[in-house]
Amino acid sequence: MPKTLQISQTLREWMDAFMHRSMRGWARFAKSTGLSMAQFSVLMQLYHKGACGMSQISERFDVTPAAASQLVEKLVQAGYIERAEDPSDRRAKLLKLSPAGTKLLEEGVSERYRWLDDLVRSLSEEEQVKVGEALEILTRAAQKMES
Amino acid sequence: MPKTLQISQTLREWMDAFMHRSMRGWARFAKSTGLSMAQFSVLMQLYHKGACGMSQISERFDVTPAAASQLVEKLVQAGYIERAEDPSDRRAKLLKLSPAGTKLLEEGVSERYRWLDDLVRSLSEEEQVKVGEALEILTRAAQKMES
DNA sequence: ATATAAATTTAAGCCCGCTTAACTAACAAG
DNA sequence: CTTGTTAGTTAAGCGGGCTTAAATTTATAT
Repeated sequence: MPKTLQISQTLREWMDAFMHRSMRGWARFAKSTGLSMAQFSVLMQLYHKGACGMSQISERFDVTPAAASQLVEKLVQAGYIERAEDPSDRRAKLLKLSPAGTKLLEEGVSERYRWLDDLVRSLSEEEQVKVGEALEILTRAAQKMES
Repeated sequence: MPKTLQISQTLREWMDAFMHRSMRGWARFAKSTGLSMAQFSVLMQLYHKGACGMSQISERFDVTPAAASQLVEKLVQAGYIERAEDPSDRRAKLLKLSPAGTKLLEEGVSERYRWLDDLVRSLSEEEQVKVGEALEILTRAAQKMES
């Protein structure tokens, strides 16, 4: 069998295992905070892509503006999001994570990825170098595929 | 800065990027089939872990038996799951994917991972070898961490 | 100025998944 | 055989997220 196929297969398995672990952890964390997956996703979006307007939420999650508004409302009530008027266009809102929101996510992310850190730390010096190289290759290739 | 930390960071970023892409694809596919995420997850469970009883569904998803029963009922109605009596214990049911269910998931999985295959195929011979090695290292380390 | 478009919000209603509680059927043990 | 336990189902009700439709406010263009 061709080597390419075998690597593809191994990569799939690795990613699958990672997905399962990560998803379970993610769901458990969201549940422990009393947030729904949808609410959590909005916070994550804000965390990774920074402040934005209501319309951006609506577009990114492929829901109506009404749905986005209601979703955000609850997170504002809960104190995780600050909703301010956009000075450059007073129709629009500026949504950003509150300090409490940021704190929440950082705890969640670190919890979710702790095992990855442990994994890397369990590798020998030499293994770490190899893994680092491979990641660089994959990341570069992925970037190239975007265009 | 220590190399270990930097690799850890790169690995996180790679996994994050993968998660986002995969999740979006997964959600889109589930939506296109008219299934909810929860329903899709049950099918995936059956696909990866094979046939099981109602109680196993209930345990794995951490919901009441009632919820599991209702969830499965819809999938039986939709023709994706076959629900039979367990011959060894007539109280219990044996849940397994129907041919239609298997077909559905295999299409979904292949769609979800096509870009990964493309990614691997875009690498040079030498790069593929390096990536293959690294994956082997990671997989072995992950297995060791399970115990 | 006035008409149109855009960014939200609110309200009403639907579907979904979850829970509790009550029920049926089958096994297990005295 | 009776009692208790286990597997699953059904019904009622709750809350969440989504949609459509209508309203509000602000920007834009003629």
